[in-house]
Amino acid sequence: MNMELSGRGKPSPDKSHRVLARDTSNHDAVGIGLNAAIVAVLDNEPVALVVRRETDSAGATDVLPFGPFSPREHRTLEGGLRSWVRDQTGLDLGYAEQLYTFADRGRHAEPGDVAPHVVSIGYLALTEASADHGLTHGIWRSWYQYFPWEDWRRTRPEIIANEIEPRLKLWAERPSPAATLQRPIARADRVRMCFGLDGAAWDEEKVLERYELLYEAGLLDETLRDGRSAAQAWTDRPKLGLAMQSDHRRILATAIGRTRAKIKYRPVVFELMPPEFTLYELQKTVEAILGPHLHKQNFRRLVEGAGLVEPTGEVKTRTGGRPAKLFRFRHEVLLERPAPGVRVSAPPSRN
Amino acid sequence: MNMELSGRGKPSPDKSHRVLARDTSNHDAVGIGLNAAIVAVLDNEPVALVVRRETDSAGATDVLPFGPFSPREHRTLEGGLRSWVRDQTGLDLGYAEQLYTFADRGRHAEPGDVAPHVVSIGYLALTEASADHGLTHGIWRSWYQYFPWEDWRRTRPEIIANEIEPRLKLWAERPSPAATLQRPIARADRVRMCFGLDGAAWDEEKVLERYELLYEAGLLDETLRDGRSAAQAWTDRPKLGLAMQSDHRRILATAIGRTRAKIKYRPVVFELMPPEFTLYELQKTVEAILGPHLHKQNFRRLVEGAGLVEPTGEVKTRTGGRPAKLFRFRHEVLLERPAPGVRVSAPPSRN
DNA sequence: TCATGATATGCTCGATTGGAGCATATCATG
DNA sequence: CATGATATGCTCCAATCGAGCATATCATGA
Repeated sequence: MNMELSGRGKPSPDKSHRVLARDTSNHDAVGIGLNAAIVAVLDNEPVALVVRRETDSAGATDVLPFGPFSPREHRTLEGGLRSWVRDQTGLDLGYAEQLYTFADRGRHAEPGDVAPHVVSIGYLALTEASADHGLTHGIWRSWYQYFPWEDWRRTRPEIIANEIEPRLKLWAERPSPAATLQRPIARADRVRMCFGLDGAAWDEEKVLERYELLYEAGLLDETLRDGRSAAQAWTDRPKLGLAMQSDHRRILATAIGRTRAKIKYRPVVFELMPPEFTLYELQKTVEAILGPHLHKQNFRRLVEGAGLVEPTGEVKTRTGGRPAKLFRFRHEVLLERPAPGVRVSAPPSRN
Repeated sequence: MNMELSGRGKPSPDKSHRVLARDTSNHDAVGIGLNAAIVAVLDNEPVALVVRRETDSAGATDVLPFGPFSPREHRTLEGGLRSWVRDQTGLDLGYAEQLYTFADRGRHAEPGDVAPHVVSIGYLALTEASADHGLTHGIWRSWYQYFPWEDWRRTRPEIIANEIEPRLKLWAERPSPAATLQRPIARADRVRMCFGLDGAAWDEEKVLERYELLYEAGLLDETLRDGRSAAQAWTDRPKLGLAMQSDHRRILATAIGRTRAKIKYRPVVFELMPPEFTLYELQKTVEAILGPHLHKQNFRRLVEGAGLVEPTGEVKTRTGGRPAKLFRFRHEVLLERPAPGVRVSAPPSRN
């Protein structure tokens, strides 16, 4: 079969010649930052590993472990990341995956912006917080201190109804500056979909979308810090979670969203668990990540039925009730099913 | 709740002090390459847009449209990508998403490797091939010329049984050099899972894993070109698809895998379709991407039931049979369901 | 003109899955 | 020894999904 179909319409050999002659190997020098969102679950609380760091203005913010990629020292990007994390926290990373590469600090750049000469590559790492993997420095801090609106474990977080919803509705009514054409979905619809308003369902995976919407609306400390006009429009801007240095909160948002999505179709929960655990502990860990409570019996049926775990034969006593069987991850599933994971269904919307 | 739990075990303030003092803002200069895997479906054939380019050795290979990211000219990474694509092909990109950032040419770097000073950011773009979006330069070439082993539309591609399977089995039995500890899954199991051998199911999404396995086994032209030892071990290395310049074939593999995965949970097929289409055409497009044939009636029920499309009221005649109703994409689904897509189930394995 | 083939479209049936609840077993605690 | 908490097994029902049958409608060519 010959599929050499050239482009149709207006052939312009001049243009294409010029193009081929143009040198595409002349690279601008750009710095690359490697950033690690290290996630764990500690006492049923989802946490990230952060480092306190002084700011210019005599305060302190949280940063993710990070450092520049140096091709002379690091053979691979991930190797460089692991090296920085080891240096800054003592932790030896286990599971790690690349998340995204950000070059535009404020995602929706304003006219006149220049791209920074530093590009951030974000990574997600999962680890067991209660195990000592060499950790000497750093703080495990709850996700929800940075993203209080994501905490649906008990009920719908009040900050949405009290602070976020009214302001986003105001923002949606303001005319958007020129960007209307590029952005096919209207502001009001984005707000509705992101935060599950007016009957729309809450999608726990849209963590990044929500963060970026709040950023764009000028409601985050980072918006103000970046000197964007949207932030100055508010006279009563509330405190929506802890800010982080540079674009680290955005990277963490990406990490949370990815973790929530991936836990459903890949057996990554077990990276957060000790080698042996009870099904109840497993469920609590999943719930710490995903939010709402799951149906216990169905969860057990699901997990056992999928062959994700196998009993060790031992039991864990002092559990406050009947001793629970201990299980371990069945590594063999990786060789059996194409996409094993805790396939929990969409949680009942509790708006 | 106070989640300030510091790391346990061996606290070593000296070390952490040294760390905080170390300057993390001192970036090495690295070049960033932007690469576009532009995907379309032309006459039921999945294609990618490539440009022919002379090589040093008086030959020619295919390259994806690409160019360096220049923070002075480009406000965003995606903006830079669009600009390069427009320059090199005339095409005005529609849908585009970031795929992955590669810094290690051969993924599984060998001892003594140094990372290149150019990092590639791969993008996936979807477009309608039959529409003229300004395309003046470039060639639409079938995916399967680069990845013949991915073409399961008719039957299991013979190249697997004839060329790939026997050699990978040989390779799996060779002792792997030192890397055994880092790589928990044995070679034989990787081969089995990637290519669906010995009863394992074929997973059409594992395009990148298969490419990297073949690369690692030294079976691709790229392996030889990169001067890796694995390639020299073969005396009868077969020709497994067309090679591409630099790491472009790897980026294309990533793009194919992502397209196949994403089409199932996001309405991205419609980026490949004209504004109006028949359900049969839609099905053929999905099948071009995913491979095996779908059950027609169920496909229609699925697509219509999910509210993905709406009839235009018109019919398309000259279809060789009863005229087909024309449909269009219902953009409103994006505002209704959290993750709409052509939720086709796992195709029957036809090993 | 009319038979043929190809596609479009509607419907049904049965197996599987998934959500939800009931009931019971087993143990720590007071 | 009663109580409370957890573990565990089982059932029921609704929704979904794979698969097939049957029929409608048109282009094409004998």
